[in-house]
Amino acid sequence: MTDLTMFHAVKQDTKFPQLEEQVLAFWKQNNIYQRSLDLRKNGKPFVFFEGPPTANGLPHPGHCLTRAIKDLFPRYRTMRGYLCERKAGWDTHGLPVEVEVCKELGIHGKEEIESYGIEGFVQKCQQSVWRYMQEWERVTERLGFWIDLSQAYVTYHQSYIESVWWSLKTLFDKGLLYRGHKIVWWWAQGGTALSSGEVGQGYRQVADPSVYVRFPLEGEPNTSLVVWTTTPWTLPSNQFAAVNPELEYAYCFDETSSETIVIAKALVESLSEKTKRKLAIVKVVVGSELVGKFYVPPFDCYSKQLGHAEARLKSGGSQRPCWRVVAANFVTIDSGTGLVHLAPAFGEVDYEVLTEERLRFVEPSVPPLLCAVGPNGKFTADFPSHEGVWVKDADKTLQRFLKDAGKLWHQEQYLHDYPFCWRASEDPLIQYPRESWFIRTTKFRDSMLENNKTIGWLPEHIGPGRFGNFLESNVDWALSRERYWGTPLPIWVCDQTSQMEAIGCYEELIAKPGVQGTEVWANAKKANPELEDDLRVHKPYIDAVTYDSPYAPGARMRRVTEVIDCWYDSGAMPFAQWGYPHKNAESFNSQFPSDFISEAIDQTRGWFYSQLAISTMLFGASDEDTKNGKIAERAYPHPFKNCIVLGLMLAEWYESKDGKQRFLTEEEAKTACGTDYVVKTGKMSKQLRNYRSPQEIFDKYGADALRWYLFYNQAPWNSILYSERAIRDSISEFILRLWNSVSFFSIYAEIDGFAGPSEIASGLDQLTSEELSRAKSYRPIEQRSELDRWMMSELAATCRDVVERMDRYDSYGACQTLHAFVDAMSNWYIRRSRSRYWAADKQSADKLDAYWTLYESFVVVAKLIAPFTPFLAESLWKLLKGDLAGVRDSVHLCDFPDGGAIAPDAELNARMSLLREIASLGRSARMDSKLKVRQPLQRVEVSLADDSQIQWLRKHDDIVREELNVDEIHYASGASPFVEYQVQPNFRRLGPKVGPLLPKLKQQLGSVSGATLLEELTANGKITLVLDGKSIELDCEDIQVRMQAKAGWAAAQGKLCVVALNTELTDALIRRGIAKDAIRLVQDLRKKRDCNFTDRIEIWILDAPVAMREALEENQVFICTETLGVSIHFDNPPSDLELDDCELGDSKVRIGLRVTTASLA
RNA sequence: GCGCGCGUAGCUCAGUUGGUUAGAGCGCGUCGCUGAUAACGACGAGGUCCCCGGUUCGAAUCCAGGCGCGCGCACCA
Repeated sequence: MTDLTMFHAVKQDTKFPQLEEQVLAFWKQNNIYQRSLDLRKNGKPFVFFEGPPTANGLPHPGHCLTRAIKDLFPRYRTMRGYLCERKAGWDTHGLPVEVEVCKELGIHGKEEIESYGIEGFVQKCQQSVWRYMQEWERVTERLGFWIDLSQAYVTYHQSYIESVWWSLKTLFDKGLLYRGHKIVWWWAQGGTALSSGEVGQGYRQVADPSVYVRFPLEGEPNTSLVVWTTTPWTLPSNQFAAVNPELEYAYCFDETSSETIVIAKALVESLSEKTKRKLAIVKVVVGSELVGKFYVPPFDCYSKQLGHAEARLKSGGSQRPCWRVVAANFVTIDSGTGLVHLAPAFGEVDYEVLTEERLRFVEPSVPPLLCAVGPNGKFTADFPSHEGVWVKDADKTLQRFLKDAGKLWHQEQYLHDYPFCWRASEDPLIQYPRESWFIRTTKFRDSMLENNKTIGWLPEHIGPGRFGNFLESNVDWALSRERYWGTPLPIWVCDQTSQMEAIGCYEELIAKPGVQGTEVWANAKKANPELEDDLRVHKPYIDAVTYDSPYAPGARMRRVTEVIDCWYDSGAMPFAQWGYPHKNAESFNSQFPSDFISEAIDQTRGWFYSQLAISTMLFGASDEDTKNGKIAERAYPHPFKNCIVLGLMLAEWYESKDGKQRFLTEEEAKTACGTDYVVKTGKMSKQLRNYRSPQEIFDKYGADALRWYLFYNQAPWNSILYSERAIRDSISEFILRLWNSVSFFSIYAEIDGFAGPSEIASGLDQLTSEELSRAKSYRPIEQRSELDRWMMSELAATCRDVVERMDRYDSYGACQTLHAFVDAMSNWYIRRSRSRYWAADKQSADKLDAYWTLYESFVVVAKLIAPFTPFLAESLWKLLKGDLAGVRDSVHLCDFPDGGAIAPDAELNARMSLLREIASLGRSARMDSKLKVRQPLQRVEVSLADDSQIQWLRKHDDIVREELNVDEIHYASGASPFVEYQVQPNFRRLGPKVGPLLPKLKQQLGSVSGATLLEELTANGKITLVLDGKSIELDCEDIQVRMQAKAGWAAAQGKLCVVALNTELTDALIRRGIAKDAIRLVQDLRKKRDCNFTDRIEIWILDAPVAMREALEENQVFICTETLGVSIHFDNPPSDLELDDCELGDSKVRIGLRVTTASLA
């Protein structure tokens, strides 16, 4: 062995966050990420897509989970030899950005934006996008998420937008983009539609008027339909009344008002009660009989204009188009009257009814859409009495108006949930018809389903379940947004003929004949050279660009005003990140589709859908094409093959009982409230601020602690609690346990000057077995002790298992395996090997084996954990490689160990686990008899279920003897005085054979002595039983033997064996027990006195009774060997010797020690 | 209302094609061990496997119904 000191004892007070900062600096300085890619330049690609986060808010703990998983698999695959490029990306468009800017400018709504100026506003948006960028980059980096931030794709960049344009042009040219009406949730004050997600956020319980209105039937005097509504302001725009054709309706005589009303029969009683009116049923009809009747609308604003004018029907003849009873299946008797007022302008289902009605008429826009409300939410001139009044303010006067006109049958208050604007919480939303652009995704429904079937979803149920169901109910994608900051819809319209063209890129646009308007951008740029060139394809600059219409001489082509849904941006990412097809076709082709993506479950209808839909439309085949036998351009699945769908992250916090104070840690809660606090868990919320920022976690516990917590504690698709305590625990459960093992190794390697790897002169690279085996002191595994062989075998099994699991994206299972291995290494291998490391002969083969085995295990573990806890792995690697020449700088540049070099020895692993069980049972038996392990015992008896392992176990007596502190160990199978046997049927085997007889069989087996049955079985190889007159033969496979420790013995039973102790204590045993106790006291004192590990000492033990003193003298050599003592004195301590009072056995003694240079006698 | 998921120890979660003694970690309690010590080991207490039916020789597991929670969709006229 060389004299070089290769290893230095690891400091005891390791601060992991600090260590991680060092690792980060190391990675940066040495360009490790880039080098990890360069190394795999010729590797098979493993394609990863980054779902672009919006950098328009602070990253929260939930993002850490996503980013940790996104990091894990690319790191793993890279180490497995794949080339995994990781291009970052940012989602930069959309309403949230506009809202931020509005806040900053202190403005509200579209009118104010327009008066501020679209140009300045859009510029502000572009600048604002990067507001939180640094924070995002910092968290990304600190978490150890390796991704190329410098080459990030950005959705507002010109090249990105041009890719999106290309895709939209492609869809347009295929006739898949169209203009249509849609009833949307409309924020009138802001002048914009809200997405369903935004609407969902704003629901609030409010009391609205609930009115029951008479619709007098034409030709039936004094008879009215009674309809119910909670939005009186929609009544002026009423067009139909709907009934369920299947339901029964009753004509009732209302005694109170002496009139006949029509309502659902099932509701007569409850309405009578509610309104305190006497209702007598006159006749009953089914809904379909009411269909086709005409009524007088509640307000005459439109009936005055349209009167009784009739329109031509397709079926011949003509009919008045409005104020007619129609059939609709959605009508129920859950609330109201069973008759529904329809105002198609203000309800999606109402609008559908209009669309259906229109099919009956010759003219396509008959019946017309009646809408007395403007986009600003105020009544228009169509309803002169309320022109300019905000609809919600009109509710009261409208009710009075109805009452005065005798139309109001009943009124009350109604409590229900109603959506308000999520950012202007006083503004109620209204449903409102808007013209929108749609993509005909419904033509690809089946193709999307086909594509989906081939995707590897984790968990699996997402595919056919949530995602599949969502695809089943596909509706055309409402693409356009009447906003400012977004990808402009690239459609130009002829101002005379309304003919349209889609444009695929900027160059194509400016090459058009007679282009004008490009100077608007040029001038802006001249005025402010700082402007990013990407802005030229944005509003308002792009809107200014017009060209000659090919459709009419002298006409101009002008862009439509809309921008597009930013979900389309992100869904276009697979090709748009490269600017494809305008450039980088190669990159696109090699990076499509992706092997792996991961986001949280909320992306089901978001990014997962937008990607799949766009990809299927562009690179797949439509349903019709598929039916005609045309195959998709690219084989499914695309654009992603595997997707881990993460659960949502929940917050845990503490609240005072009155809910007024919130705390993030229990200590804070205790300090402030004593015991008057409660633990809460729930969604993370910015408003509640109920979570700790990731940065605080990094600073306190480190990124690895967080990462390990996220990976190890549950399958990633379960929702996970962001619990600070649990994150902290992951340090001691895994990180510290491993680190302590390394620390142990380093302490003794330093003391002994173990420097095995430095014996290898050259050719070191990744410290593989093959490389290490070239060291002189490295013995082949086969020549080492069983314990070493076991460790290496477990290691190989661990490698294989981890690889197998990670290859199928089972990170959770892989972590369980890693954890179990570290536990086995720390709690069995090292524990059982400790004495080997402090053996005196530094050159003994056994000692060197022990070092080598541990060293190699650490090397492999460092590689195994590298994708999971990259910082810890790197620190470990650094320690293991020391100054060895040629070894790779970083563990992340190594190959992932697949266990191929060493074959796991399943039998050995099973045997060792039996041995561990015996030791564990022995300790349990000791516990029961209150015999502490320090007290030596004479003998243990081990009874085994079968005798096949006895030979092997006998060879390892030393391990068990030492673990259990006994002198002898005796193995047996079969009859023994402290074990009884229970024979049970092997249910799995016999179930199918004997079926219903099984309970009786069990009973019969139980009633006979187990030992007798076993003897019979051993003698004949079978036993025969008679059950219900049937004779049944059982062989040894058909039964299972269970051993039970007999009462009265110091014994413990496990699945495979029973361990019994001989509890008799002889004087000699007691004396050795005293010596063991003394050893421990001396060791404690060594530590207390800060002795070095190698210090020799003189020991004084005073006041020991005679018998004890004899016991100590008798075991003097033993005590000295264990404690590095040179001598033990029982009197005459030096006058300055510090003495500690201790309890030894039943006596009080004083113990002192002194470091000496004398050597052992 | 519909769909998907979940419901197992005080907490966080495992639990294989159904197999008869349901596990782990944390926490709690007791004891032990101590040249890894801001560790470690053992043992214990703690379970209506959400409820109710059914299938089966046998159900935490399969089926039907219900309850609760989460997410999504629709509706809220």
